[in-house]
Order: sequence, then C-alpha cells, then structure tokens
Amino acid sequence: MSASLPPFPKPQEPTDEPVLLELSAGADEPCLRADAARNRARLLEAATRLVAEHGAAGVTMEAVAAAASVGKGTVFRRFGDRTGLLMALLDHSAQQLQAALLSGPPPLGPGAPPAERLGAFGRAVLRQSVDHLELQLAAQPEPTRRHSFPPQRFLSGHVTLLVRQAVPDADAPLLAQALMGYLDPALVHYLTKDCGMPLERLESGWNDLVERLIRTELP
Amino acid sequence: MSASLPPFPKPQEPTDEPVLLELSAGADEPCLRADAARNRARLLEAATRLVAEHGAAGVTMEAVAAAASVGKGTVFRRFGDRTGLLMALLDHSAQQLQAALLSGPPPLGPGAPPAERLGAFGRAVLRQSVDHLELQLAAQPEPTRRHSFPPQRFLSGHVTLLVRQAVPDADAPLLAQALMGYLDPALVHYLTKDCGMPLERLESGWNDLVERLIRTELP
DNA sequence: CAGTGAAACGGACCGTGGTCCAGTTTTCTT
DNA sequence: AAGAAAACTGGACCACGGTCCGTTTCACTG
Repeated sequence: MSASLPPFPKPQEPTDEPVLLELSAGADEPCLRADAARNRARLLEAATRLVAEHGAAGVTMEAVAAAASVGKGTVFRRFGDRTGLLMALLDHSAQQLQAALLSGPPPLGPGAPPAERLGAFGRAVLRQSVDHLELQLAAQPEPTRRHSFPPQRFLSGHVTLLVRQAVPDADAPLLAQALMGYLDPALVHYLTKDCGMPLERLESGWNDLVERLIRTELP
Repeated sequence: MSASLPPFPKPQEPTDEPVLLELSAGADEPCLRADAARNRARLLEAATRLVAEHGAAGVTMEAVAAAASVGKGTVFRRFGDRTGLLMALLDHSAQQLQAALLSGPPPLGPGAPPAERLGAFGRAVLRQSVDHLELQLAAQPEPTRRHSFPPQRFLSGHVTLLVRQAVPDADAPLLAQALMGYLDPALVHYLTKDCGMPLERLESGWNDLVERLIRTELP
C-alpha cells in the first residue's frame, strides 16, 4: 500500500512551484489525441446534463460514463477523480474570474487602489459562489487538499498581493487566508441557506472585514 | 430516494434552536442500555487503538466493528456515520475546551476583557488543532454540514459573543465567522505542513487579526 | 419469576469511488 | 508504407460507507 508509481499519470498534479500566473486548469488540452478530446467533450456535456437533471449529487462517475457512452476507466483517466470532474465543470467560470483579475477593467482588474480591488474581488467571488453553490460544494476536495489546489492558490495568491500592497508591513499571506476563509463556499452556503442571511449582508460584511483588516475606509 | 423516515434515529441531530449553552455532544449517554453502553465503550476503545496503529485513515467502520467484536450495524446505530465516530473520539478535548471557555480561569474563561479572551481563545484552538490534526481533518464532515454541527456552532457562538462585547456596533456573527475561518483545521494543516509555517507565526497572525478586527491593541 | 414490548444487535446487501489490465487505436519513426 | 511504441479504452474487480431487517437481549411490569 505504500506509494508506488501511479497507475496512470494524473491530469494535473498539485505542483509546489509558484502558480501565480499559471492559468491553472484547462492547460492540459493542447496535445490530446483526437478520440480523447472527443470523449472529453462528451463527458463534460453528459456531466452538465446530469447536473441539470439530478443535481450535483446525481453526477455519478458511472452515470456520467454511461451517459457519454464511454468506459468508466476513461472518466478517471481524463479527470483523475470525481473532484477533478466537478472542478472541470467549474473551470470555465474560474478562468473567467482569473482573467478578469489579471487583465480586466478596474476595480476588479489592475488600475484601482488595492482596497477597492479587494472589495470588488469579494463581491465577485461571492456572486460566483451563489451562482454555482451546489457545484462548488460538491467539488470541494477532501479538506487536506482544499487549500493546495491551483485555482484556490491562485486566488489566495492574488489576495496576498493586494494585501501586501495595502498594508506592506503586515503578514500578508496570513491576512489573505483569513479573508479567503470568509469566501469559503461552505460558509456562504451555511450563512445564506441555513441562517437565511441575504447576499447583501454578506457583501457589506466583506467590506467591513476588508476595511478593518487593512485599516482603511472603503468608499 | 426522497426523505423518508430515518431507518434509525440519528444520535445527534443538527438542531436549529440556539445552542449557546448546551454542552453539545456527549449528552446522549444518560439513558443507554447496559449492552449498548458496553459496546459503545468497546467501540471507542477499538477506534482509539486503530488510530494509534494505522492512523486515522485506518479507522474503517468494518475494522472498528471487527476489532470491537461487534456487528457493523451497531457502529452505525451508535454513531450515525463515520464522521460521528471520529467526532466522538474528539469529544473529550472539545468538552474540556467548552468548559474552560464557560467557567475556566481568565483569560480563556470569563473575567478578562474580550480582546484578551479572543487572543487566548485562538491560541487554545490552534494548540488543540495541531495536537489532534489528523483526527480533526478526518472528522471534517461533508462541507455542507461543517458549520452547522453543534461543537462548531458553540465555538462560533462564543466568538460572536466576544466580538459583540468588543465592538458592539459591528456585524458580530459575520466577523466571528471570519475569525473562525482562520482556525479551520484544514487551513492550519496547509499552513503548517504544506507551507512549513511554525505555529508561532500562526499565533501572532491570530493576534494581528484580532487586533485589526476589533481595532484594539493587544498587550 | 414469567411475559412483553421496546431497543439493540449483526451481518447480508447495495451503490459508489477508485484501480487494473488486456486489447485496441493512434501517432511516431525510419 | 509498415512496424513499433505510446496512449487510450472499457469493463471486471475491489474496498468502503451506509442501509435493511429478521433475530436477540434487556428492563420493566404484574
């Protein structure tokens, strides 16, 4: 049971090197055999349909494989595990967000003061969370890996940067993690669904949080 | 597949009423049949042994049942699910912490100013987290339920109280959740194990966080 | 000290995530 | 163009979490 060579290469390994600029997922498609690409598309389409029909819980690896007329092993080879498949479904919006952060218009993108960018960032993530809440929750990998997954690292890296700009003498990574914790989909779900808080309250809570953390008044 | 009556009563349901003073778990033992109590003890002992021998991952429901010379159904009847079993293993230290918060000596218990109590609270939870990290991680229920589980609600309720005392005009529950997010075992694991940060850094990060959130200098 | 109903027991059973590998298809090399 | 190497496929297979339900044990009553 000790770590032997993986039976087949995982599509995206948790890398240890800085990932700030790597667009994380989706970059594994370039060299993909014709049939593989075709099947990948079929699988994603099938999964999307299953989500729409039976909710995220209905996305069974076997069901997806069957719906795409493909072997089960293929699903695992392509996406690594269930988490990987779900993440792939979320990938599109994640990439959009990343792009907006890196090169979109202010205040989300570069050009605005850090405090405002942080405010906009929180609102954007909050929105995205409620939009895809079910998937976000289902895609949550086992707790151990949650923070080390590339998209997550990209986001916290981004926040770290902004925090460092706003308060250069603070322990930026730690403050950033505290901020990110507030945006955790599970927390958002709990506060909105179980506690019945409206999204607006979460948003102004975010503003308050940012203001306090960087000791600045947000307009 | 819709919600029918549960096959057998869950040992502790997520209640919706305020739980601030209820000592959460462990209060279900009072009326327990002799054999049930005996088996419960045997199961906990077996589980503890398995954790020591094979790590938390080795705590298989079947293995525990076998090691306790008990049927598998019994394990589920007693603890609801794997999460419940792991939580029961953590219950002792959780209760200790709760007791210390409610009636222990300051600054953890009542009697110190809120800011200092918050500081002590963070250090205590951080310590407890690193002590039982493996179990804490394994016991993490599915994301959806994480925040609604009684022990967690007790802790965030406590923090909410302290925050409200410290900054009466803020949205205390939200600030409290932000603080609690920093103490999430998964985050602690990531920062200490994956990023190699020493516990001391996390602790001073906590102090910094508290100071900023309640806009007060901590001694 | 039976008798009785409720609670606990236990293991067969199921669905799902994940692995493996024998056979096939694609791409590369010469 | 042909053959070999690499990559992909698909379904049989396994382990584990969780459920069901017929059987057994407990604790209370008269």
